[in-house]
This record gives sequence, C-alpha cells and structure tokens, in this order.
Amino acid sequence: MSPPQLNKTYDPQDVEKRWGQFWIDHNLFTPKIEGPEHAYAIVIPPPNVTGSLHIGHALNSTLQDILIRWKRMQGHKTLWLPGTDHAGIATQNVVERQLMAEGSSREHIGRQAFIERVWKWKEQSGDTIIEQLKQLGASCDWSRQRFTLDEGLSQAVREVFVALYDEGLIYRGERLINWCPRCLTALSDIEVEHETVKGKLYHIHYPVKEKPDSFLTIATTRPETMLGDTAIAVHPEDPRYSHLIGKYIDVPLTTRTIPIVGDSILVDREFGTGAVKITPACDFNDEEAGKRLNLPSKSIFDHRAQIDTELFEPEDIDSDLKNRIHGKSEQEARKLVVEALENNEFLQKVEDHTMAIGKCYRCKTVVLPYPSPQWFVKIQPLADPAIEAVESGKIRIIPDSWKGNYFGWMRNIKDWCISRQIWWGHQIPAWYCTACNIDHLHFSKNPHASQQDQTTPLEASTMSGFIASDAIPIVSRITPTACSRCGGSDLRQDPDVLDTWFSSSLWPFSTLGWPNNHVDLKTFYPTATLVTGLDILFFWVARMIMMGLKFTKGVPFRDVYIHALVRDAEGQKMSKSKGNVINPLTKMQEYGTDALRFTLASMASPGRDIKLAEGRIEGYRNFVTKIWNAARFIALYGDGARKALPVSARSFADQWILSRLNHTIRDCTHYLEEYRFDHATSALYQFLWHEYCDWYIELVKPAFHDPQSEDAQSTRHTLFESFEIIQRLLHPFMPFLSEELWQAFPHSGTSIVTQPFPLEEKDWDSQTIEQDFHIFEQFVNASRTSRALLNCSPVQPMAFWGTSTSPQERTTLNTWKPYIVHLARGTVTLTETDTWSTQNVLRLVMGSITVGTTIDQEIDLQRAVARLQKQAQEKHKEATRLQARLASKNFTDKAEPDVIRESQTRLTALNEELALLASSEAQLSSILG
RNA sequence: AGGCGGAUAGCUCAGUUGGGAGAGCGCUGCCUUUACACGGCAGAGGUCACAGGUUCGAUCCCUGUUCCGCCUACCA
Repeated sequence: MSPPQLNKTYDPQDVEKRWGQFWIDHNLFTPKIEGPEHAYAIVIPPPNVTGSLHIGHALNSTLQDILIRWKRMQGHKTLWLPGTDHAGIATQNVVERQLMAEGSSREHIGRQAFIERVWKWKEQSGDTIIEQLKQLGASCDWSRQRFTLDEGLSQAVREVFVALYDEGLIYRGERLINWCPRCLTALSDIEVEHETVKGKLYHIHYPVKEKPDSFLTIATTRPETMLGDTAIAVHPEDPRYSHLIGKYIDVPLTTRTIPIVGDSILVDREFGTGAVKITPACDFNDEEAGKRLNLPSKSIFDHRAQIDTELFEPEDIDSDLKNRIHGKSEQEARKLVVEALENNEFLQKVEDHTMAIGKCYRCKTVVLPYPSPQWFVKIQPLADPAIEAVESGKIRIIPDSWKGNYFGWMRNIKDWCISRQIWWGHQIPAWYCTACNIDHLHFSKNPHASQQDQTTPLEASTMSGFIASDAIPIVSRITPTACSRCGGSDLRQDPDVLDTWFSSSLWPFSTLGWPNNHVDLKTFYPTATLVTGLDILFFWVARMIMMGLKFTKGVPFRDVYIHALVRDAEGQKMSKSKGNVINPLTKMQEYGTDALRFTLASMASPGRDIKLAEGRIEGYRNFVTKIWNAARFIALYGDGARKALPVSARSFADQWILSRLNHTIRDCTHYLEEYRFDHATSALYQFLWHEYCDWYIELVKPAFHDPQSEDAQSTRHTLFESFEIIQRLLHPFMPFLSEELWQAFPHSGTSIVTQPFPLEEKDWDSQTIEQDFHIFEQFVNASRTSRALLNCSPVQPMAFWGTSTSPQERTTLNTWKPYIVHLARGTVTLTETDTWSTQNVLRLVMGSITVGTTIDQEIDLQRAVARLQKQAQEKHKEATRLQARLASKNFTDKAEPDVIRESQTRLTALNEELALLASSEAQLSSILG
C-alpha cells in the first residue's frame, strides 16, 4: 500500500461525518457476547429526553468514551449502553407549553390524549441528544438504546414497586411534603434547592390567657402562618417561661386559644425570644413537634400556595381580614397579617434575618411544605447495605474524598417521596375498589375545579390527594380486574406517577433485561464503572446502589468515577440567564470534536471544578493540526522501501523514539487505570509534540534528504511503525483524527476502533540511549542559544566547538555528531577547550557540556554576558545552600545517606559548572576589553 | 450552623514514601529554514494565601487565621 496523499489542512467536519457514519454502518460498537474475554460495561447516565448536549454531557460522555474505546481496544467484551430518561416534570412542561400556545391544556384534552401527545413529541424530538452524542463520537452500542418508559424497563419498575410494597418498604401516608405550587406536584427532599436570602424576623406578642396585659413574644420569619398555629412552645428548662407551660394563649387576629407547651427539641433558647409558635401544617419541624405533642394541624394554604379561608374554622379569624386575605399568595398574605398585627399593637419589632428558602429545582418556584397523602419508600433498610458496600470497598468511589459526602447523606437519609401529581411517567400500580373505599375516594372534589373546564372527564382530573391516606390499595404486577375483598369490578388506578429517579435507580440492570434472566444481564452485570458528576450522587448513584443491592444481590457497578462540574473561565456556573453557556456543539464546529474532547479530558483533574477557557480548546486544536502535519511529513517521505531491523540495529534516533514511545504507552495505560485523564492527555501531548515532532522528525530528515543514506529504509520503517502505534494510543482520546490517519496509512483491518491498544515492548526501553540523548540535547540547545545571543539566523552556518567534563559524554557526543551537525547547522569540532580559538569565542555551558562559537560580527555581547552571569548567580545560590546543608552536623547525622551522597554529587557538579561559567565569562570579558 | 474541597507564574492548572518549583495558554525577541505561522527557536516571569508547630530540612505533615467554591442543614 502506497503512502497517502493528505490534504494540506485537516478538515474535522468532513472527517467526523465520514467516520461517525462508518462506525455505525459497520456495527463496531456492538459487543460479541460469546467468547472468553472479560466483559467491561458502562451504562450511560441517561440524559433527559428533553435535553440537548451541554458541556457537562460533553465532559461526562468524553470520559466514558475514552474508557470504553480503551477497554474495547484491549480486547474486552465492551458495552456502553446508551439511553434517555423520560424526565417526568420537564417533559410534561414542554408539551404543556405547546398546548398552551394552541390555547389548550392537558386538562382540556384529558390524560390519555395528553400522554399520546407526549409520546408523539418524544418520537419527533426525543433523540436530539442521542444524535448529538453520536456527533461527539460516543461509541455506544446504539442497538441497545433504552428509554425509561420502554416496556422492559416499565416491567422492572412495576416488579420493584410491588416487591417493595409487599415487603412494607413502600407505603402510602399523609404528611408534609415539599410541594411545588407551579408544577403542582410533590417533590422529594433533594429536588428542593436551598437558597440563602435576606428575610425578616418578626417578633409578635401573643396575649397570655387569663393574665391581662401579659404577653409571650415569639419570633417568626413567616408571620402569616400564625393563622394555622396550634401551640406555642418554650424550652421546659427556660426559667423565663417554664412556669407558663400548661397555660393557654390567644392567637392574635383570631378567636383561637392554644396551649403553651414545653419542647426541648424544637426550641433553641438562644434564638429569637426563646418562644416559638408551632404550625404543624406549614413547617417540617413543627409537624414533628406536633406529632410529639399530639397537636392538631391546621392547613391554611391551598395547592397553589394561596391562603384558602375555606380551610379555617368558621368565625376563627377576624372577618375583615378573612375576606381580604382569601386567595392571597404568601407574600401578599404576609403584608396583610403584619399590617393587622401592627394596627393592633401585637408587633414588637422586625429584624433583618438571613435564612434559607427552598425552591423547586426545575422551575425555581418557592416550595410549599404541604400536607398531603403520598407514596414513600422506607429508605433506611435499603440504605444500610448501600453504606456497607462502599465501606467495605465492594464499590469504590473515585476520588475517594467524596465518600464522606456519600456516607453523610446515607446515614441521615429520610424516606423518599416517590409519587408525583403529573401524568407523564410510570403510573403507580395501585388500584382502589370504589365499593370498599366508598368513604375514602373523593373523586368529585376536584381541587382544580376553579381553574378547569367543568366538563373535564372525571378520570382525567382526579388527584391522588383526594384518595384518603387510609384508602386500601390493591398493588399488583398485572392490572387487576376484580377486588379481592368484595369482588367488585369498579377499580380505579392511582392517578399519580412515580418519580423519574425511581426508574433511573434501576437503570444498570433494567436496561440489561432484568427482571428477566437475559443474557446481557449475565454477561455485563455488574457493570464496571459509573461515570457521573457530583450533582447526581444522591439523586441517582446512591439510589442505584440501594436498588441494585436489593434486587440483584450484587453491586450495580464496581467503580464510581465522579468528575468535575464545568464552569466558565471565571469559575461561574454556566446558566442561560447569565449568558455564559459554552455550547459544545458550537465548539466542535469551530475547533473540531477531537480538540474539544482532548481539552475536556486534559482538564479532568480529580476534586476540582473545570474552568473552561476557550483558549484551551484552541490550544488543543493546534495540537490536532500539529499531528496532522506530522502525518503529512511521514506521508511525504514514506514513499520508498522499508526495512524492519532489530531495535539494536536501528539508528540512534530510532532507538531513542522507540524508548520514549514505550514510556508513553506505559504512562498512558497507567494513568487510564487510575482515571487520571489529565495526566494521560498531558503525557500524549508532551511526547507527541515535544519529543516526536520537535526532535524525532527533525532527526530523521537527513536520512531522507540523502539519497545515499544507509538508514533511510530502516528509519522509514520506524517512522511508520511508531506512527501507527501513536494513532492507536491516541484513538480513545481523538477517535476521528486517529481513524482518518489509520485508514490513510497502510493498515489491515476494518477500523482502528477494534485494533489492539498498544502494549509495551520491553526491549524498546533503553536507558543508555535516553541518557545519551540528554547530552546531545544539551549540546544542541547550547548551540541554539548561541545563535540567538549572536543574532545569527537559523539557516546561517556556524562553526561550533564542543566538549564535556566527562570522558564518557565526550564519547557520546562523538557518536551523535552527525545529528549535532544537522541540528546545530554548521561545523562541529569536538576537542578539548585548550585547542579552541582563544579569540572571539563565546562559550556557553549546559551542565557538564561546553559549546563554543566564533563571534565573527559586530554584535552586542552584553546579552551573552548577562546570561552567563545570571546562570552563575543561580548556580552559586544553590551551591551555597548545599554547602551550608552539608556543613551542618545536624544534617550529616540525621539525613538519609542517599540524600547526603546526592547533595555531595550535586555540589561537585555545581562547582564544576561554576568554574566553566567563570572561565567563559572571563573569556568574553576579555573580548569586550 | 456543620461538612468537604481549593488558594502554586499574568490566566487555567499539575506537583506523595518531605531534600534541586513544572506544563499549557498568554507575554517578549528573533525567524517564512519545503510537515506545520493553528509554526520554529530563544527568553522573561513564582516570599508555593497568612501565622505558628513538627523536622537536620516543609509547596508537601499538624494547628490556627483569611478568602473563594460546593454540599448538607430544623435555629423558628
């Protein structure tokens, strides 16, 4: 096969399109199930079906793809299983917005039609992010793509739900939950984001019953909730108040009298006034206290977070206030209440107060603690084994430092609210017999009645909130047709759907065919590695571990690699509203996908966020171009016979680059094993640019320029051989460029995708050659510095002398002389300094090497003098330090012998260098007069 | 409030059995020398946040402080 013709410039877009399609056409990402090889599987963190590729996905997917391509090349049965999740609330929002634009609504068209509509949307737009992942080069097995609402995955969801219910680990109960009054659904604790805000602390006088003119003053941040107060609490050991416990108090603005109770858990004596109102229906802590103290709970808000006076007892509050406050939002209600308190002189003072409020993580609406019946997972029995799995090392979390976070959360975990009052998702497999639950189902009380078309079909508008918490559900894997208690056939399914994360928690095994005994499950489970961002450690990772352990009797994955979050160059979180979003697709177009991938991998240092500056992508684009141009060079001189010689028979340059390449293979493999993507990319960059291109390619040129060269055939072989290995080494990081080159150069096989990852060749290592190279490199560098100091152009031939203080190095210089002549450009005389010209010679020192040049033109030698002086100064400083150290008895008594010897050796070398530098400077000074 | 992480060159970051401080980008100077100006060559640039401690010796280990970030959280 003849060497390729490569275009002058690399066109990433063309290349990416071609090979992206080629890989898919040739089914290269689908593993072969049979065979003895080890399996290596990763399940993708399923992006939202509504999503489009953002930079976090790009990082996450790049890292997974590097691992997967690497393992695939190493010969494992490699599966990267892709897919999306149905993202209940987000997806429903998308379609609801469409309906709104059409002047319709989901309530208007009804549940079934709405769900059909969402499916239609999914068919049309749901694969956006999948297509974008393909563009990124993600080598997923697309034939196994999954969606959380697929039939198989839904079967898994139902199986898990029923099994947990039967075991008592799923239950339905009424309590305060986080309610988003915009999404109109319950949220789990971790779907609430806490934000610090500047609020007010209101001090309010509550008159003590039967003690006129006596007040108990409480402090609150939410004065409007006093309308739902059912007690006032003080600390039982607080001398200021303890005598009041058992007495009663009048709630201002109402006709209600409530008890004063003692509670040491709720009350912090130091905070506020030391007295706190209890509103069990409005606050999680108050709810707890209410349960402890057997207090009633009085709701005041409706599901839209508006005051609903219908919930109040008749004549309970001032009728004027009652009329004005009905239907008001929290903020408006607060204003009215504060005003009324002020007018009646109940308000003592208002202080500034910093506090945290909860917001819906999807829509940022302030979340309302809202009492309602919901489904929960009893979590502690699931969490305990999940803690153990990480403690015992059955699952590794990388970097290790996140383990603390994991344990902290798992040990304080609370029951998981899994029901959502939306329509898009897995509807809860629970049915209610209308006959048995006649008093517990209130389908007619439609809480949306005021908002909705009254003609809405009954079924569509029911909410789980109107199925009382004591209704008896029939929980079943298959849809029941008759009530097992009474035989009744009028069964209504619970209208709620499950939290999307419930189905996601089954992802590692539901996607592989569980609960059926699928061959994929047997082959690829447990998966090897899970790659994800910290933000979903709790949402997803922890829950997968719990569910995996519970239902598969094994861990879902062995390693969890947690990568950084990508921020902008200033370290700000990227957000649409800030306008600092970096769109990966745009960057892929501008710089090429390989450049973006390499950039992201290079910045993936553990435990640190990525501040992505555009300049970095540009830098790696340049790297891609550099490799391309190296390829062009090789192609240009590749035409001709190639001869494979044993390594020891090859040229010095060949031996050197093979030794360096071997190091790079070793390093790169090692770093990948450690998930050090940053080190792996930097090893590749350093080797390819600064060793392969800067030195090796320069060193082989003479062989090709000289038609008589004896080395040409062997060197040509080494050049091709090494470059082919480089392509394979590079492939996991730069799949497109490496494939383009691999296909262009002589090869056998379908694609680089399934070629073996480079292995070390032990006999390529040569410490001797590398040491020799170092001496040679110093000589060349000295000659180049001379050129720069003397203002000589790179092409102008110059005469150099050179030697070393070491006889061995003098031999080395002699054997490498042809290379020195080539790179120094000029004549090179290797003799002792006393034979050199004594006039007009600039002598530079690099370690043990001295290189001399004649000065044959009028130039400013001050720069040269300055350089020598500076070098001498630095060396002198170091020598002084070493001398002091060696003179110290403390050091010689206590330090390791190795360290002492090393210091002595170093000092000797420094002194030799200093002598050379002094001599050079003296010589130069004499020229200057 | 608690927990975790970070602070090293102008910028972004590496730097583990404690002993000579590094890379990329940017910057300065020279160079179009037929792989590459998205380039080559040569350079400049750092009290390793601050204060103590341990040690013969600390960017590294320990304690405290400051600043930044993140997570968790019931101080109304």
